[in-house]
Amino acid sequence: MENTSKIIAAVPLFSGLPDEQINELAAIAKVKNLDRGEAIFTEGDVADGFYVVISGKVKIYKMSLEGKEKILHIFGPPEPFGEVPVFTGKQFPAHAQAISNSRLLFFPREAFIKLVSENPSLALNMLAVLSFRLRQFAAQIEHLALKEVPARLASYLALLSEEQSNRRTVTLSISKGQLASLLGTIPETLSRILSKMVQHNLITVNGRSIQLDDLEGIHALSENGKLLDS
Amino acid sequence: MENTSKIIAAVPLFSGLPDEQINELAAIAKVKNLDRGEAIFTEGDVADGFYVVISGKVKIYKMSLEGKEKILHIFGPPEPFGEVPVFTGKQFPAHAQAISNSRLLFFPREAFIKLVSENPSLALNMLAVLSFRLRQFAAQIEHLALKEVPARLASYLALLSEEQSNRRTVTLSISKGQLASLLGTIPETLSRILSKMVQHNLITVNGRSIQLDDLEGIHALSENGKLLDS
DNA sequence: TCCTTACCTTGACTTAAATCAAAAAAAATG
DNA sequence: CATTTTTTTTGATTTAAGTCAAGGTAAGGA
Repeated sequence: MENTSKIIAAVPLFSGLPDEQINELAAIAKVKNLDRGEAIFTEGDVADGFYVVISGKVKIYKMSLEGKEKILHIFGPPEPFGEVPVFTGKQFPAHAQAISNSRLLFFPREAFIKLVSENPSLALNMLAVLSFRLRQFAAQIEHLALKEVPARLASYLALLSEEQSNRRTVTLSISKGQLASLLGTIPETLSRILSKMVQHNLITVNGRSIQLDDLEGIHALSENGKLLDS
Repeated sequence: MENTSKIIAAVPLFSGLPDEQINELAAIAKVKNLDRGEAIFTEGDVADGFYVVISGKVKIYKMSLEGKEKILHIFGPPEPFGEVPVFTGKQFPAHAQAISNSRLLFFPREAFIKLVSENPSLALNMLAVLSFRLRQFAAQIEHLALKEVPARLASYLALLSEEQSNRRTVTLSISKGQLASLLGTIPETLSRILSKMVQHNLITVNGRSIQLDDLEGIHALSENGKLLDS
């Protein structure tokens, strides 16, 4: 319990809350351990609560009619997911699966709503988190709709570099096939674009590790999105 | 003031709130009247509050580098918009413009946040609204990423029919050019797909009014998205 | 280490949709 | 009602990216 409180206090979603509320949250939270590949919930399941990633990685995805998987999001610590249907009181709109061995916190719906309705500051935190998420989604739409695949890939690499403390060499936490799905394309196309980027001396690829040789060029590509043949 | 209270009470965002809070909201709200084409805010503006549409229509859009406008959303009464940056405390992430003469309510940020932090039920309402919005966005991404233009158009028509109380003839509230942008395509393509749908006896088009002759077929198209040439 | 399985790459081809250009239709303006 | 202006349609062409098919590479298990 003591342990759980410490973990919860470190989650941005709950940052700035008084100890008392952290403890109340800890009291209702349940720890879940998952193996790589294990399903967390399935599209259509009634949402009985939401999750926070403590360690590992989780993917949120949809299946198309042809059976192809389209990844909407990948969450790592300390991000929450599945919060949306908790407030609309509906089913989960997509599937969630652990893509590496993971440890999650689960917050049951009823108990959590009770806490929120008694704690305006928790409610405001939740509002900020949802708002932020909304913004991310809008950015994603913008990318899918306004930009072509090379630009999306370039943005993703730039984002990864930021996340991994501006290193010049970033490491993919997912397979290239999964990355293709996340970028709204297919492995073949991703592969071709990566090799074009190598030809243009923008990057050097080595398995899952990608060296960003020309950050400036990568940023330019993420904006104007043109990558000529050679 | 009395007037404003009544309007506010009818907005779903504020439904179920006690009279007292409705009056407090009315006290901080400002009415704004806009002409067709007038700008409401611009991408990058500091978000000093959010809006609720009382009458008319508002479009939320982004500009691409080539100067093409990409519509993200169209809001009519009684929908709120611009709430997101109010909670993240940032700038507006897109442009907003009235597409017909409109009347809006404006809620200033500081005063509204104060109200929310004092009223858990208002906070829960906001959470539900944001969650719902998030869900819509996710659905939009799903459409843009997973389906082709004919399927997106078919879904849109089916949605319109629902919104307009399941009439067999729906009326577009925006020009076809704007609809194309909303669907993530261009006028030429939209025009071609519309005529294909006519050829397939799915619809009959008459300016902005579209008769849905084969609802079943339209639903099928929105799912599997194939529309053969003839 | 070998072998099986999953992942990644390359090539030839197809296709949906964008672009360019121009005409036709509809709507707004004087 | 004539005439601009905007919106919509049609046609020819290009292009980005998907599909199909086949190798290649890397990785995990026996």
